[in-house]
Amino acid sequence: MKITIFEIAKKAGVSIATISRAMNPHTRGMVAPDTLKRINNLLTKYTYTPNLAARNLRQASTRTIGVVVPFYRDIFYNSYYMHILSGVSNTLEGSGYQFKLLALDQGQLWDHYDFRSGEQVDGLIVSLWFRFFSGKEVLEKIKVPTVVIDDFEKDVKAMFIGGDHVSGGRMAAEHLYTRGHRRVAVITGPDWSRDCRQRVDGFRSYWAAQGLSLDQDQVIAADFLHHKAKASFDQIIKKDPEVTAIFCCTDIMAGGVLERCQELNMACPRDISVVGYDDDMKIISRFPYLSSVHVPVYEMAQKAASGILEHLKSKRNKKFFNGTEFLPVRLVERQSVKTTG
Amino acid sequence: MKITIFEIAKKAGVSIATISRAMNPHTRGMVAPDTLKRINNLLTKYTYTPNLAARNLRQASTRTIGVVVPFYRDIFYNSYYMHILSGVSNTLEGSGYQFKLLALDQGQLWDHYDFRSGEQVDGLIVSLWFRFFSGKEVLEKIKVPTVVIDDFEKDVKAMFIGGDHVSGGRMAAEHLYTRGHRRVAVITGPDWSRDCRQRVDGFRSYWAAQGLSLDQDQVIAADFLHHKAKASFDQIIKKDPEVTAIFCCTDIMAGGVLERCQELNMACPRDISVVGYDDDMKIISRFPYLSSVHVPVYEMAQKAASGILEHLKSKRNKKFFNGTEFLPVRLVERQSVKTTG
DNA sequence: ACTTTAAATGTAAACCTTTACATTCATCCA
DNA sequence: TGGATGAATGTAAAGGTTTACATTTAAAGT
Repeated sequence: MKITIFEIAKKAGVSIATISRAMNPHTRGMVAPDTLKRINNLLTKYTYTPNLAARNLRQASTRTIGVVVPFYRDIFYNSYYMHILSGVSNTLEGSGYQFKLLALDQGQLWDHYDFRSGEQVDGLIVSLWFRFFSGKEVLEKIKVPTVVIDDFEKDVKAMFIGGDHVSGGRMAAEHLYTRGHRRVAVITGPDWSRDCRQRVDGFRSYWAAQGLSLDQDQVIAADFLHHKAKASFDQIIKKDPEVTAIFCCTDIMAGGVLERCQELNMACPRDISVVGYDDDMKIISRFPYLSSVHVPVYEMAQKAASGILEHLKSKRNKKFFNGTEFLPVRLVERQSVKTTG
Repeated sequence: MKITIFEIAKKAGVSIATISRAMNPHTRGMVAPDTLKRINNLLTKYTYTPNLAARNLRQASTRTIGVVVPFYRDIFYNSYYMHILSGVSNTLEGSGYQFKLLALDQGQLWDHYDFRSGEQVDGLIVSLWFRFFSGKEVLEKIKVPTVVIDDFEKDVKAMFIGGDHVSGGRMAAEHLYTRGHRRVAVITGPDWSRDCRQRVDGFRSYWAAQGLSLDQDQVIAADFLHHKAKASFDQIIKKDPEVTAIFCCTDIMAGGVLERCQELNMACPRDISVVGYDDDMKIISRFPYLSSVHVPVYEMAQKAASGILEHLKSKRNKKFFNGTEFLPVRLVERQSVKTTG
């Protein structure tokens, strides 16, 4: 039988209202100093815990922020989500808010989250979701303040946070250009990936600014897949054996290229230079020399969490933030690019 | 203004009790088929979500299982916890239970969890905790069914799950012995690590069974640290340049050894054979050839979650499970051990 | 001394469900 | 026909907080 506020009140010789006031920071000032001390002693003595369900019910708030990620078996092994969780968790630490991970199958967001079992949260951080979903349709149904990471949608009440991938692509291009590379190829992701399109666009714009062209046949789509990247590499050197550098739009694909290099007894950067994207620790730990464009996922998650927090603490009296924010990326130079020609 | 059960009841022309019965699987049978259909239509039409706080309050249950892990900034980057989260998450999927991650500073377990903010859960999975804590003291205060992973305590009402590390150590020894290795060294963790003691014990017992001895100066403690393992390797080959194999009690430390090998222009397994422990993907991805003893952390977490689930569903009418369970480990053979002699 | 003001505490409603118990109504059996 | 049975639904209490509003008490101002 769990001890309730009534027992404490009885023992302290006061009413439950006073106990409640003594427990909550914003009302603590109302209670007389010695009463407060007496109550605090009892609270620790009986290790009393206010019933969260009752509190939540009364306050119509769960003090919980949901983090929605697409569900797949190995979700927790993906470093992208590690950064997200880590950033959210650290930002929420000490704020009085918890986070709850909602790893949902595609199609379940609405059914599962809001209807079927009715998990409830005060705010939502959604990441990499629209690949599976009409973002607009889903977001319009969500009633709590929402931050979307790495996806975008127009005319919807939510905050959007992403990386500045156009600049990222440009950085990769600049890095290769200033080291003398002129014959290059790009391995990109699937067509639907906005991020990859931006990366390639950035690369191309820099290239164009130098008076060079990046033709369509120098850009190969490898669907984010390791093995397709390996095949793409074969394709690239077959078409142009003189190619000196490859820009890969994700480190996963860069990893495929590097592995294939080893198989072909080629060395990076001796025989071919490579720039990756994401600064993915899983790949970097295997190829510690890979230069890559770092995406501040951790900071994005921090920003998402603090944005929601701020909004919730502002008593909801202003309408929820709109707009999008692009955080700067940066190139981490290691040793996979050789200075040439 | 969120829609409540009253609105639905009004629209359906029935009482709230009937709505509630229609919503809950175990009472659904009581309501007449056409009433049920009418109600269901309204539920979907208004995307009604029962208020979880009210439900939890009434049922005195949160349908949430807490996963307690020691907090540190990079908690989410540790593959050990990835396996835990993944195993728990997958087991709970579809059970109606959620999990909540409680990453707590050492010292906070009781203060934070049960007193200060009063998170509440129906059950608890605690992992790698006793390093910081008197397990007994903490467990006695916890009132919900608890499973402890990778730690043990006598005479406490909880279930304990771990890996069979004595066998693991034995496997490592057998692997080296049957490939001809006789001059070996062991790099172990700090003294307080029960797991490491067991691993060494297992190794030693196999070695003894072959009539060989493993003296104290062949076993070096490197505190789980990469750089200490590197130093230990120097120490080992200085003392006995003829050593042919090293058993490292964690892959982290094996990683240190392998890195030091590279620095010294030695090759594994050409010049030295290494067996690791944990099958830690972070290390394996960097040294894909490392043979290592795999610990079924994922399965341990599954077992923990399903144990609690089972107990909770059994209506709490039997006392909570006691006892400990050791899951079998297995050696994953790769290419870091050479056949010799 | 009497009124005002402020500080401290108390009272009771509200938050939204679930469920034990009560009620209604139709059916069936003697 | 009358009473028992069972199915479907309703009524109302309970669960543990927070908080608007009411009350008490003491201090201050006139």
